[in-house]
Amino acid sequence: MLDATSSYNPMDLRIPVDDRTGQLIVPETPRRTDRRPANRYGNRPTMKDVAARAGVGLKTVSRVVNGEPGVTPETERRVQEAIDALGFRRNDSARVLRKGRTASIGLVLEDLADPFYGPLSRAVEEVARAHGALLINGSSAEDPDREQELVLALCARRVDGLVVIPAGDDHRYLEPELKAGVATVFVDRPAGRIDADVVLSDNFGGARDGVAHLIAHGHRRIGFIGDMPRIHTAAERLRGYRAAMADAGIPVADSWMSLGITDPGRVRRAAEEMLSGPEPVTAIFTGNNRVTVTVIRVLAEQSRRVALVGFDDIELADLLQPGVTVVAQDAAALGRTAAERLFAQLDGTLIKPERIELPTRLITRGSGELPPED
Amino acid sequence: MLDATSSYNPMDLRIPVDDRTGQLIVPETPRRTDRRPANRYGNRPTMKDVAARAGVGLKTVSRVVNGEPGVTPETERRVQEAIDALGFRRNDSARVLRKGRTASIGLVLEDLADPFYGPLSRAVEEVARAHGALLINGSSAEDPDREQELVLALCARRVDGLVVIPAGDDHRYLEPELKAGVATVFVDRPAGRIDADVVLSDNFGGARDGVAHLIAHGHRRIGFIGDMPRIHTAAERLRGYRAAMADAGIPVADSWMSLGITDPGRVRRAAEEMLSGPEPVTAIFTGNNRVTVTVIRVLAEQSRRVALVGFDDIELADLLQPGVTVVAQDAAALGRTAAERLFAQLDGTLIKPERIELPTRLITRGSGELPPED
DNA sequence: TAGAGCCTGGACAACGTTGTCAGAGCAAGA
DNA sequence: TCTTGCTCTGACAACGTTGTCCAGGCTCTA
Repeated sequence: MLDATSSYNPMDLRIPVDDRTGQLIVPETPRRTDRRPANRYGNRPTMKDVAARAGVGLKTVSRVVNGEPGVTPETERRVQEAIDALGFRRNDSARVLRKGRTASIGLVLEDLADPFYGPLSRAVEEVARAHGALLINGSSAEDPDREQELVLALCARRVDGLVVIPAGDDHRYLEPELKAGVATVFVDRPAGRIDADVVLSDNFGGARDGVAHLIAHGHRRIGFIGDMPRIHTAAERLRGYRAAMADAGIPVADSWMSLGITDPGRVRRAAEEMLSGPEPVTAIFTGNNRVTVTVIRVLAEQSRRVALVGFDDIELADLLQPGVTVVAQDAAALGRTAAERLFAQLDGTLIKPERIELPTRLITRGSGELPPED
Repeated sequence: MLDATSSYNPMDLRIPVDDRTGQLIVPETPRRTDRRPANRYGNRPTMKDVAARAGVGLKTVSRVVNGEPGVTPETERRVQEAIDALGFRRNDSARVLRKGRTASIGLVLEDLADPFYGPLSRAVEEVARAHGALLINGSSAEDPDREQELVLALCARRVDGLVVIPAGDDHRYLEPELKAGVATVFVDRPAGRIDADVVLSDNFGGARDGVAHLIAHGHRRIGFIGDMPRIHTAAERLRGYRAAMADAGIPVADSWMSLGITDPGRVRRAAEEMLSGPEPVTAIFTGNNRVTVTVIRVLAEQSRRVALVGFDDIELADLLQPGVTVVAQDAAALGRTAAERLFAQLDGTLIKPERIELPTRLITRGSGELPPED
């Protein structure tokens, strides 16, 4: 069974004896058709090796390893001894192949380095851990192709379930997977063109409340800087902005809105533009944490005070001067809810896909309560 | 391995139903020795199914799926058609079993939600991706037992390699794995009692330079608040603090140092203590990002100005009043270096374990340049 | 037209594990 | 003594894939 071409391998020094008859095994060579895959990293002992060493059958080892009943203490001891001596570790790949489930779930998000996704990912991990599953994750970098590539790679690994923060807007490629029973929950943004569970923050309501807060403090010329509207959250937050303005009867000038990728350069230019000109904005609502950080920098350079409310909380927001008022979403709750729903699907207690919306929370710290200043 | 707390038990699913007939399984089957693992989520097509549908042999499907040569375009078309029609996706578990490599690596860190580990994790992921591998990660929550449990679970999955930010200080449990060829790199802290690759920041030098910076600005009574000294980084930073003080000929009072878990409550008390009393410190050196954040809060409440240098950079540190001077380590570089070393091990180009130390960088922003104020 | 060589396709074993089932050993009861 | 029933153990097939090897058909050359 072990490749005779390998160099010194302690595990290979067993005397070639037929363990039933006790006879030496004759070099009959019954037509070797296969070669062990070259393994320059050394071979690991298998249950068969353990069984041989302990002088028991293969299945008995399996029983001991899995804590199944029906093994005498004495036999168990012998097997355990062999396991320890050989450093045996069960090969879960083979186990998975046999059992059909992998006890692992996949998480596809945008960027693990983004402070918003860290706690989300951790929350998913904790739930997975409570259910005995491991977490495989990958970053899509906001690229739909990469998202698909990742998701399909995870499916090829036969993860039991998927938590996806989608980058793309067409997820029909997941249809065979769903049909095959891969539990799937989308988070933060809904799936595109398929019917699937989704857990969201109340982006619309949060943004509307945040903007209404500014309006309540006397602002009328309020800017909005957000992400590309093809991203669901960005579109919803923009909708919230528009709704708040409409509710207050304030017509919105096009020059007050900036939508696009949220790299610092563009955001900075956008902020500076809406702060200059004949009718500059007196307040800005920012569409996500990265935008907020950039705008804080821009505002710090301005001579006059400009009010600010940001979507997403940011660390140290309370220590800035003024403190940054934000619409906070609970990233951990998003992750936890999604993961719990995933395992509910796997338990079979869930039938119909649902859309769950978590509330946001307005945290006032000063920047959103500044009065308009012309 | 891991314990399950709910009815979803990934490894123990069975429904006594014959999946071909849909009938409950009755113990009358004479010849059937095995039962297909119950799969209430429907069965996925296999290469065999694809082969049957395309009217070709099994291996031909394998060839098409893997882009191997030796298939006529016409045959390939037929196979591809069947694949699409059935929604076939290769089962990588089986592939792994056969090939011996999993194309996945494990990352065990302390807490994915910590802003320090996000970029590190992302960097590891990028390198893994470049090598065609997926990343499985888990958080140890600074618990040695949980670290071991995670590492062994990853080994059972037969990850090709491990990147570990150790929580414990005895890693002899990894010896069989190392011997079996699991590539392993430790990051941020060295392994305990085994010889393994490790990538570190220059914690000692960074802390020494940071404290020397405070000394250069006239401080003599300098406090140090750090993590438990059993954590290598904490011990090294403390050593750096002591070295800088010793170099300047300043004797260190015990009351200036506080070491222990870095929860906000303890840190706050520690800071307040060293700021009161007959001989209060005029400057504080903080041992990690979480400590720094808490201390910033405490200092904001003080009437006098206290200088501060923190280990680890923090977001928005430049926007606070004053800006926070920090000793920055490059988390992404740590992750990248470790991952690259891991794949070098897998390539077989690496023989001997090494210790790599990355430099830190002092970033002056104001808080570290405040003069002493009594 | 035969022979050599290439191209394509398929049969088969093997990877390491677990489910099934049957057999061995043994004690208690008829 | 012979069942009967129970406990413990091991042989065997199967999970879905890939490596090896062989067969058959084809082309090309002599």
